[in-house]
Amino acid sequence: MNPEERRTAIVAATRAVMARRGIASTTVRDVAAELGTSSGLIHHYYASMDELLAEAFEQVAREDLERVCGAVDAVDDAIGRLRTFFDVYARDDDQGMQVWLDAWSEAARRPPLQRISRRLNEEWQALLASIIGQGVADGSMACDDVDAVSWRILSLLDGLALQVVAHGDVISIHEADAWARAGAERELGLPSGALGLTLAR
Amino acid sequence: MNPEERRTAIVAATRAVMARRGIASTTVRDVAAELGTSSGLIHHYYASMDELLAEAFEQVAREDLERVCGAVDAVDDAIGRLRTFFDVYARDDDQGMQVWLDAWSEAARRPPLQRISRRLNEEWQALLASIIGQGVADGSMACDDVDAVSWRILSLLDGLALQVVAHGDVISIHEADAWARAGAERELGLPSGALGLTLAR
DNA sequence: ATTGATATTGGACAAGCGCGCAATAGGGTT
DNA sequence: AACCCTATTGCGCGCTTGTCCAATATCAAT
Repeated sequence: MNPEERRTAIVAATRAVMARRGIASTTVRDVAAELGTSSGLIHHYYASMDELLAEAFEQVAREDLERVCGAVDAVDDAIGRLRTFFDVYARDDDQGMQVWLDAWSEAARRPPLQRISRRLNEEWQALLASIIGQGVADGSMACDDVDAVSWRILSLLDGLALQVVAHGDVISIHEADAWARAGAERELGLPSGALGLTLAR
Repeated sequence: MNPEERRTAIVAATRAVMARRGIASTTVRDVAAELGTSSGLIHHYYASMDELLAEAFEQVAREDLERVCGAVDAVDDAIGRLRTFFDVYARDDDQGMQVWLDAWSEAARRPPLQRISRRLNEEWQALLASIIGQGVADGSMACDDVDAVSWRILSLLDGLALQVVAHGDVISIHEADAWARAGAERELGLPSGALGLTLAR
């Protein structure tokens, strides 16, 4: 198999195992089994397991970000963009968020993972900040500290998603979604319901 | 040594190691070394490592909650209580929060840990809800959904603390604290600065 | 003083981990 | 047909983990 194909196949297998077992308990042997090859092969392409895990996580995280980014870019007005942000973000609360929880937990102990997690989080915040900045500029949103509000909305989303993923049904995905939208409306001086779920709009 | 004393000593040692290395990488041998005894002794008092970790985590988590609870109870008015909540909560962003990150990450895979984590989180939310409920009743706070707002404030705190602990200086503890207070003020219709850090008040 | 219960030791054990390495397989080049 | 490069194998090494167990230390009760 072509080296480049092989590398992408290895990362794909790693992503599959990661989604199933979490970052911390994804082993070389698991990935090899998923791939149907030997464990030695993985080390022929990746010097260390940390490196492989970091690359797989980065791919997952970046895809999610770019998916939301793309959807947001397809809308023009700031409020529509923010609404789209919530629409698309809500999807990955199921399994994808567990990987983020693992990454945050491991970050302080694994520098390569920390760099990626940190950079991606900053990009999420920057995306929010750009939407809000546009809204403030055109007068559709009220906000005197774009940076702080962006971090608050992102942290609110993370914190709510955390409850859903870690604690099962202590709050439902539906509640988390609705509450996050309501919180953002309040932060930006929007009327209640302005960021409500887009339905056949 | 008295069996009861020994058990508490073991849990104390476990808490010390947990704070230093995190839940996931706290080993029997680490605890034994911290305690200055053999590893076999731990299993004479605790059937499994999971059981010990769960008890140690519960103790840490419950102490934090009760510390905040006690400080809040010493104040009468709702706004003072909420301000005290933030004052006391801010303390454990240093090391104690890493343990929470670990617990959330492991919760979905370790039922005993999940039960404890979930129950404690619900109690944190209940504490916030009781403060806000009082504030709404006496007219000092404006809020039409106490439950949702309590979960939002708690999630905001968790999400901001997460950034501090996992990503180092992407945001500072000071910023996280100030932003969380500002977010709560906005949620409850309070004037800016109403929940500002208590200084020689 | 002797006994018995139990706290405590220290190491063995199997399982699982990342990693490295000598051997093999397979296909393109000469 | 001979060759070489490299993808791939399969196993083994060294280490760490939780758990268990026979042996020992300790001390109160008789």
